[in-house]
Amino acid sequence: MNTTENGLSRRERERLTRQSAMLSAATELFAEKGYAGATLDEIALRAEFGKGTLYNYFPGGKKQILLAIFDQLYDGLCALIEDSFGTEENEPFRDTMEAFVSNCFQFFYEQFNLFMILVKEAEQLIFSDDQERVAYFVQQQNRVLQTLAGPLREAMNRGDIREMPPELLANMLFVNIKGYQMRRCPRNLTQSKKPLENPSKEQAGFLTDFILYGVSSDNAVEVT
Amino acid sequence: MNTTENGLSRRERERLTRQSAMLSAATELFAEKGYAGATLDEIALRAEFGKGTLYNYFPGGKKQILLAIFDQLYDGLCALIEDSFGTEENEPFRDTMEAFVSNCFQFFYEQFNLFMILVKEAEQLIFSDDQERVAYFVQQQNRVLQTLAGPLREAMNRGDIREMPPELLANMLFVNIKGYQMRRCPRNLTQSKKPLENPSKEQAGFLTDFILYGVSSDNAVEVT
DNA sequence: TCATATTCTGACTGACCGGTCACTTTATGG
DNA sequence: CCATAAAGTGACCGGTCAGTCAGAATATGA
Repeated sequence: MNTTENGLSRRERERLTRQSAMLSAATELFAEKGYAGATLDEIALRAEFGKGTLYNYFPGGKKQILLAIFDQLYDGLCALIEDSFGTEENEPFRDTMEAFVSNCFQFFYEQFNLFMILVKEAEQLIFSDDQERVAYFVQQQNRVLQTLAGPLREAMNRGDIREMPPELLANMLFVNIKGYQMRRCPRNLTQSKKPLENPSKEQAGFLTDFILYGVSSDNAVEVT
Repeated sequence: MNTTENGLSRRERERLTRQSAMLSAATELFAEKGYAGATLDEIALRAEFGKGTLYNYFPGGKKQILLAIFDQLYDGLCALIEDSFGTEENEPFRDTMEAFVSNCFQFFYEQFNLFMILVKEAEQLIFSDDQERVAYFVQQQNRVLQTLAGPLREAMNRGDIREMPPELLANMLFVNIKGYQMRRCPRNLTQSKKPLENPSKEQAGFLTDFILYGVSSDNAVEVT
């Protein structure tokens, strides 16, 4: 049983590859039809496995598949945050913020299926009455919020933004980014090939100004 | 067949009363378990009618019941907007805005079940592949957004807020109000009797400042 | 090559649920 | 009081689907 440099045997690597294929199929279908609307038969069919095989890889069944997808999503968001705020070398805070917003747009553009699943299923899960499910979600969501809250707290210390609970601000940032992103999705068709326009710098700039300076004209900034 | 001053016979009034009871039961159950999780048997049981009777009042079945609930929600929101922006007699715009935000909080507090249904089901419906359903939703949502866009456009003309597409701003307002409201819901239990704290003036003030002035400390306002 | 272990498979099952309809109950009004 | 109409009812039906499992296929390694 030889192992490669990453410490995985061929069997283990193949296993991961297959698991990943199943997750891809499930992600597509959940995004298209929603969690309740997609069936395990469809997922198995699209992944080119028998339905029973899904249970070798996800003994917890449909629920576990959904949670695995959300794991990917939250991992991606945390990485994105660290990437956006990681290497700021005294650049103006507005630029950092705009870069973060822009990266989020880009992420949701590239991972549009994950975005759809987030939009369609997250609240359903958060307010479910399955305690275990709720606990998982609160924990995952806090992980992301805390990751974002760190850089925000630093910005407050530097005086770039007003004092407020950083988790609250982190939450409001996501709310705004998600909400603005949703507006850009075509309402009628999920089938259209590229459902999101490629995110433009202009839109990231608008949202950044909205968040940093609000909509009042009292203290208008460099708005055109 | 005598009629009362509102033009409805006793039969018609009773019919409306019963329909309303069914909607109440359905609203509770959809809020608790979500649309997919609630069953017509439960709804009929809670409304104290036979299942078949539901179909006398809602020939379209489960879907029609959900749409009727959303009708109530959107009607309520439109009324709330008109109420909030209707009688402004040269009061400072920030006060008007705070009143609106506060009214929204109050509305969602009193109609918490409607808020839950909105949060859990709206996106599912908007991105459904049932064209008819989508069309209904786009139309209803636009009705609310347009109602709000009117006063916002006036505020722009008066110079109270920056120039931007009023529908966009209307959308961002709802996104922020909904997002802030969600934060105040207890994560773990939908069962707790009063799930939302009674909305406080302080919170409406915070969100109003957030929207009007943003979070930058460059042009900080009267923040404590 | 073959015995054994592992993995894959899809027909099957049992539970569930939206919707129907023949029948019962209630209301109407002559 | 009764004949007729209207409204209410819940057992039933057909379809769906998550999850199971006995057996097939494949991999392992002696």
